[in-house]
Amino acid sequence: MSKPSLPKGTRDFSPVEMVKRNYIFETIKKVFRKYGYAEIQTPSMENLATLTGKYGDEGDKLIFKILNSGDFLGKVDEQLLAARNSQLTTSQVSEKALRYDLTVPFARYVVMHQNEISFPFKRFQIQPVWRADRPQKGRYREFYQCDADVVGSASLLNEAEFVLIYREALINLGLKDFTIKINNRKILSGIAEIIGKPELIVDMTVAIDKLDKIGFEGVTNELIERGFTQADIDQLKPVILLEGSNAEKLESLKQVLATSTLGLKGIEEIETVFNYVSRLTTHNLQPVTQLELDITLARGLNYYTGCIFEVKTNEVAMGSIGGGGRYDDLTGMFGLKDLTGVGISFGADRIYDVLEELSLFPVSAAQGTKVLISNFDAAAEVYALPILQQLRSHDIAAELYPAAAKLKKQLGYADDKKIPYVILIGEDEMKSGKLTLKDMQSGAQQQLAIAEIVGQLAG
RNA sequence: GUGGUUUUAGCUCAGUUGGUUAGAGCGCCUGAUUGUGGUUCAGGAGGUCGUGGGUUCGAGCCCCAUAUUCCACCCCA
Repeated sequence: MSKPSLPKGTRDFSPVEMVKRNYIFETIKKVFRKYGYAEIQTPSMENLATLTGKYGDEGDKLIFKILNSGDFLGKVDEQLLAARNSQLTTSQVSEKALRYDLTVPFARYVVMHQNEISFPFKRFQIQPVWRADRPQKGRYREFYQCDADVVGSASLLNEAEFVLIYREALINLGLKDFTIKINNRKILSGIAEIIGKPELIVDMTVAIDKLDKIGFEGVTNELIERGFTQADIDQLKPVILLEGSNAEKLESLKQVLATSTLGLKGIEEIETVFNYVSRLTTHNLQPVTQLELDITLARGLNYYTGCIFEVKTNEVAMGSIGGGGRYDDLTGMFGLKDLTGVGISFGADRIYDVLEELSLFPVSAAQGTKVLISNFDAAAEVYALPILQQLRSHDIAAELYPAAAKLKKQLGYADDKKIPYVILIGEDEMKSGKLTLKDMQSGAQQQLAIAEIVGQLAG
C-alpha cells in the first residue's frame, strides 16, 4: 500500500481551519442576506454542453470533464478515434463536467425555473468550483466562490449596492486597506470605437489590463503585437495613463469619448452608480473611499456588458479577492432573451490566505467542548452518564472521556482541545454528591453539586 | 500549455568529493507523579531518503522518466 496523497491543487481542511473558513462564509452570508439575497445551491456537475463556450477558449480548456460511465470508448466513432483528436473526441466520451464558476450554473437555474421565479431575482450561492489550472499562490484547483447575483433588474442601484456589500463584508472581516475598482465595458468599447478598431476590443483590454504589472512600455509593446499602430497608441495613451480623482477621470473621459454614444453611456452609468453610492452612505460616518474608477480594469470573462468590478487588498500581495459585473444577455445562451443581470463574487480561499497572513482571525469564539467529565473506572462512568446528559440538556457542550485512562492523559486531552473545564468524579465525589470542577486556565478546583455546575457553565 | 523549483522521522529541516549502522529540533510514548494538564528531568519508539528505472564494487547524493510542492508566464478567484 503506497502512501495516500491528494490530487494536485486540492486540500484537506482541519477542524481549526474549518472554524476559520466558516467564519468567513458566515460573515459574507450575513451581509448578502441583509441586502435581500437568498441562498440556492446547484449540483457539482453540469452537462458539459452547459459549460462549454461560456468562458472563452482558455476557460474551456480549464473545465474538468467527467468520463462517461460504462464502455465509453466502444461507442466512439472509429474514424474519430483513429484521428486521435482529443478535442473532437471529448464530446463523445464525456457529457458531464464539474462546475467552473457559479454564474453560468445560476443562469441555467434561472432559465429552468423561470416560471416559478419572481423577478428581480436576488440569489447568493457559496459552493466549490473546479478549474484544471496550474496551482500557484492563491490559486487552487478546487476553491470556493461566494456569489451574489440579481437578474431581471437593469437598475444601477444594484451595482451601487454591490459596492456597499463588498465594503461591508470586507470591513466586517477585518480588512482595512482594500480597493474596489470599477469600470464599464461600454467605456472600453467606446475607446476602441474612437480609435477605429472596435474589433480589437478584447486585445486592447487584455493589454491595458496589465499596466500595473508591465508598465506603459510593456503595454505599448503588447498593443503593437496585437495589431495596433503607433498612432492608435498615441490616442490611447491619455486614456491608459488617466489619473486624478474619480470625478476628474470622468471629465477627461467625457472629452475623449465625446463622439462615442456608447462610451458616453458607459460614463453616465458609472456616474449614476457613484451617485447612488454617495446617497446610500450619507448617514454613514465613513464615506466610501475605497471605490476607484480604473479604466485599465478589463476582466477576462466574455459576458460582461456594463459595469465591471474587481476587489484587491492593498495589505498583502495577492491576486484579486473578488470580481463581478453586469451581463446583459447571459441567459440568452440558454434561450431566455433580454434578461439582464449583475453579480459579484468573493474568493473565499484567497480571503482566507489574506486573513491568515494578517492574523485577522478572531481568537476562536470558543465553539468547542465546554466541559470534559473524567473517567476513572466503570463505577464512575456509570455515575457520570446522567450528569453528561444533564449538561447537554442545558445546551452545554460536554463530553465524557470514553475510557478509564490515567488522569494525566485525560487532562492532557482537555488541554489539547482547549476545553476550559473538567469535572472530576471519583470515590469521594460519588459519596458526597459534590463534584470537583476544575478550571483549566487557573487550575482552581471547587466542590459543587451538579445543579451549581450547570448554573455556572450555562452562563 | 511554457519555464524554474521542491520532496529525507508525525512536523520543520540538516546530511561534506558517491563510502561502515542517515541526524537535529519540535511533537509523540513511558517514567519521575498508583487522582491533576500546560513547566522541568530521565528514558523510548519512529525512515523502502516521493515513486519507477539506470550508472557504479558501493547511491539520500550522479543520469532518465514520472508524481508532487512552491513560484513566474498565459489566464484567473
